[in-house]
Amino acid sequence: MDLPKHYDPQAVEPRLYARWEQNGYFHEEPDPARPPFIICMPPPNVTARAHLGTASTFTPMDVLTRYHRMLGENADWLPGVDHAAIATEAVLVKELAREGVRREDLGRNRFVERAWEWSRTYGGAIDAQFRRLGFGPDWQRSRFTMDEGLSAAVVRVFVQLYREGLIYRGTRLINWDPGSHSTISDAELEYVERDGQLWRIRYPYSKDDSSAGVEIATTRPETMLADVAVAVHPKDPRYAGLIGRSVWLPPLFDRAVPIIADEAVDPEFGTGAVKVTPAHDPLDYEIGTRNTLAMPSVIDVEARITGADVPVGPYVGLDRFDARARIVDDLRRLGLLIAETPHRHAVATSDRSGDIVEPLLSLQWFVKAAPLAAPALEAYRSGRVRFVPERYGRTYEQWLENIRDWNVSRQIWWGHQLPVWYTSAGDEVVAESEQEALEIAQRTYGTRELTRDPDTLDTWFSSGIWPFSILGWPKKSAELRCWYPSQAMITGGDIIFLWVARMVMLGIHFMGKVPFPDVVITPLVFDAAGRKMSKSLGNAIDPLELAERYGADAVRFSILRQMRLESQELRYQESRAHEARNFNNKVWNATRYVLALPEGLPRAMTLPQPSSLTLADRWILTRYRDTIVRMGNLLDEYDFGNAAETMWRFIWYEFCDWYLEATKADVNRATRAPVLSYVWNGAMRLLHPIAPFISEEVWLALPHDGETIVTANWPDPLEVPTFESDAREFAALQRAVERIRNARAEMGLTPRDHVALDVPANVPEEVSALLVLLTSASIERKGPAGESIGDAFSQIGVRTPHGLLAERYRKQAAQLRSEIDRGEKKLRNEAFVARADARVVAKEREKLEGYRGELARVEAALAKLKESA
RNA sequence: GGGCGAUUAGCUCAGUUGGGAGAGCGCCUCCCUUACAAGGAGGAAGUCGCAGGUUCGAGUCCUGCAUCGCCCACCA
Repeated sequence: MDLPKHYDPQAVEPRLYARWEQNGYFHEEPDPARPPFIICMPPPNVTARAHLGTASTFTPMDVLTRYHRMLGENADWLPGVDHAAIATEAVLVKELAREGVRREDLGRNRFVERAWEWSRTYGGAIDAQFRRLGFGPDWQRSRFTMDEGLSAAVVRVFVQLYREGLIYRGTRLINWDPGSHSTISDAELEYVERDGQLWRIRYPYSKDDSSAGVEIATTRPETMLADVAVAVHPKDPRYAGLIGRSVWLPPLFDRAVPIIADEAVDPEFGTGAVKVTPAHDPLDYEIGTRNTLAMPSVIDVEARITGADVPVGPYVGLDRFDARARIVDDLRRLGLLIAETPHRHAVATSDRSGDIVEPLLSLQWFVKAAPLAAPALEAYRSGRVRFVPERYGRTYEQWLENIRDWNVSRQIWWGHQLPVWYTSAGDEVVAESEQEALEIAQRTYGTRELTRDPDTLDTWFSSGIWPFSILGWPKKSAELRCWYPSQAMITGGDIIFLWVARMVMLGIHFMGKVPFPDVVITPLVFDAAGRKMSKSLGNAIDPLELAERYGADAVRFSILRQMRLESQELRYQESRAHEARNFNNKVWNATRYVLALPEGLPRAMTLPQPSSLTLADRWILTRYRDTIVRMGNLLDEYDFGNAAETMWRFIWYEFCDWYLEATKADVNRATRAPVLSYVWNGAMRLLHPIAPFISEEVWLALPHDGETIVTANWPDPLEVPTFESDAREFAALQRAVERIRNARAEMGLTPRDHVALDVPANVPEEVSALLVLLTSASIERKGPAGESIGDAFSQIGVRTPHGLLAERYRKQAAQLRSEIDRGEKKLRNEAFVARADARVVAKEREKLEGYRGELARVEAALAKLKESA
């Protein structure tokens, strides 16, 4: 076999992936005879491209699916794509703008057609990227949130919730995103700290005398036009006498508003008096509702001043920010602007468009959240849904406790149109089809004149039913029976509210069961300097570029290796991929060594009789079995970082550095081929979920069973013989080797310069042979026998020139004396001896004895050295 | 304002139930030894953020503080 010296992932990865997919290794059919292992892929936006954060969230899903498939479970990773209503619409509107066309010019039908076309053309981009990274979801089952089946499920859910009274239409204060020209839900708000102004403004008692009045503080003077009251705290002594009086509303002075008392006012902030604008502020809306105040609007959907409800004078038609500037100027001129101070505050912005969100009163559709939230809370509190890391559960809990009704109607065209029709009289008809709507309208209202609601549903409405809609719900499919609920949900912490909580709520409501028992939250990706990775910062790393340079296995391995179970961040830099590439090369070259053994590898994977196994064989088998057990535990706990690290250490530092070297000794030659073949084959299977490509390439080159490692069996620890005491002996040998190498280096000898070793007589021949190999030393003389083998190991010594040796002994003696000193001090401490665990004390005594013995030996050696000098 | 996380070697991080401070990278020295220089061997390097407390004993438990970060929240 003639393999190149360097592993070339580019030559291997695409070839293997194509084979996997063609042979359908990722595909599964529901099989009630085996335990299911299902992961529903969080559907990436149709507009999305993979970045490092995507890679860090999706790689664990691939790892788990591959692991459970190898365990023989009915494992399937269900992929899909989200239509991403607002994001896609924004892309299209922009594209149209370049052609000089507005959405309205095109018309709804043609616009939606174009969105479909766009989705088909560009929507597959991330799938190709996933393939490049080695992800193996069941592509044959890929779904799109807008496809026929899912759309039908969405309609069914909407209609059922409506009929249960859990969806209603009403005028409420909603978040208006002027950028996307639509409402957005509370969960899509992002509060961004910005520098603004806080203006203190006097509302005079009399329209003719501006010198006396109540001073209020505001950051948004443009909303003054819609003020309906001034509110103070009921217990605020400054205003006690003023409650019930009224003040005139500047700058137009066309009406007076009352001074009212409300608990919500913070007397500490500003002047302790607040203007109340129910139509344009969430807190004011509450105050307005409590006090049954009028709710005029002065800002429209274009974020311009409108005079539809109240007079707005010269400000009509102005943009909200222009109006703000004009009003401030006018107040200043009127002498009513008392103060203007810089003020940093959190401004609600749309996390989609980035525009400042405008609270507006609007007639919209809402999901009644409380009845759905209660069971979702209970599911968490009873442990039927748990979070990893645990602390994210509290985030989920707090949100559900304070949940508000969910505004689900959007004023965009790309998405699921509401299954809602209106009669000319304004009666609403909710039905699964136009046909059904007409029948209901005829029956209930005696009309067949219906207009359909133009709004579409929030994207997260369809994502919320993802765990069962993709299984064919509402049809009673085999998939639904076998694969709901899934076994784990893996996603980013940023969508616990937007998505996870809603899946739990809707899953319980429609399926009667939580959609998944475990929610694994993956970390955010930062650069090495601790800055969030983002395009705008210019520190983003493209995982696909990394894959081109270092291979997909290296990308995956390096990401996983940086993951820490409890950490909310993952720091990454390109050098990590470089290291992982080196690791893969190590794997490759170890394979070259194994395949090039002159005696060849046995065809069958059977081990020699235990009695014929050498010390090194027994050690690596023992370590191999420990590694299998550990890997299983770590993957079961979602501890991907330690799992990756465990494979790294086992393969590089145990298998390659020690076992492989040991097989070069003559004493190991009889058994090495079967043991190498056995362990290396198993190691590749353990490695496969993490580095699917190289493990497959190597596994196929070794003696193996089956046509692919993808469906090979996960190693069974119970089938691996272990030899605990031999393993300990080998570990003692390792320490001896390290000691000798160290001594040699200190003497300034190169590996070619042979050193002479004093080896006690009772050190077995086999061990001596290993020693010689691992240290390129020769055994010149056998010293006196040690009491035990372990003792004998510690007595193996290097023959060294006098001066160097004396120096070394002195150093050693000094170190030992300090250890002895520490131990003695501890044992002189009566409290320690009396109160500490007896085993700890005994261990301490033992250590002290050991040190004393060693010191005696060293001192004797030193004395002898002096004598002979 | 509230909640949560982090702080250990120059960098990124381990340190399971309290009992002699660890790894990788980087750095320095030596070695192209017939799997691998994308490699091997060795080495230097830390007041475990600060201050208290509990304990025979604290990187580990408790309290406070500092710095960085994440999430939530109606200070207009």
